[in-house]
Amino acid sequence: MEKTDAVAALAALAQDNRLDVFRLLVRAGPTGMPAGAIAETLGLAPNTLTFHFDRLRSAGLVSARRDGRSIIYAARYERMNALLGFLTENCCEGLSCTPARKRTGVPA
Amino acid sequence: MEKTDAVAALAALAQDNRLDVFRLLVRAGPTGMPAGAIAETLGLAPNTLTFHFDRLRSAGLVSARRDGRSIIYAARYERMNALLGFLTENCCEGLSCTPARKRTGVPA
DNA sequence: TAATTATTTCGATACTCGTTGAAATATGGA
DNA sequence: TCCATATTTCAACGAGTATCGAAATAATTA
Repeated sequence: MEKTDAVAALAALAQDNRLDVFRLLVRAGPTGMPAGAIAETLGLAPNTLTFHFDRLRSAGLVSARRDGRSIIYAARYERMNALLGFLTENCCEGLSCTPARKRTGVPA
Repeated sequence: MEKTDAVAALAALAQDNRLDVFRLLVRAGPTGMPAGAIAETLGLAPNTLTFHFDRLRSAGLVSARRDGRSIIYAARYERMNALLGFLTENCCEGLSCTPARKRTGVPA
């Protein structure tokens, strides 16, 4: 991942509502969630949400596909991991950065 | 780490010059670097740099101490790792998030 | 004390951001 | 076709951001 992409991804996540949206999508799994359900869950206006989706999408953090009248948004895990990779790559270059990254999940 | 802190840290890193500053400090090691040297290395005006230091510092990502006339800034690795922890914690909750986090560094 | 060096503070400016309300577009059903 | 549902587009607004130049502050040296 390039520095430009990292800045874009960081900026996309650096906002309350967007971080909520992304976390919700991450928990929703690969299937994703329709925009309306996200709006209702988080109590956000649909047009506001569109604005945030655009940010997340152009940062490559979420994908969108149409299903009937709904548009389903889903987290792009690879991108998230690329960001983490970039950050750790530039963090722990032979230094005592004490990773201590706890892994509670089930790696694929 | 709280969500508020995560947003603050992400916002602090989500800017070209600040990301440069932080990466430089991370590579400089625990000893840190004087503000002037950072300014020269990155080609930034000292007052602009002060602005960015403030952001990084109030996000808890760097520390500052005085040494003579210079002020030495240093990366706070724990904070960086807390952020990574927060992101992975909220990322891989039993999902196929394919971590693939390569570890090139030397963990403490 | 006066001059020098290192960094910060202040005021101003152009720009971007997040939100809102109203209107537009797309899809599916009667 | 007409209507309802789902989402996006558009224009506008207040608030915050990144940068600059000039002046102020802190620490060292002559």
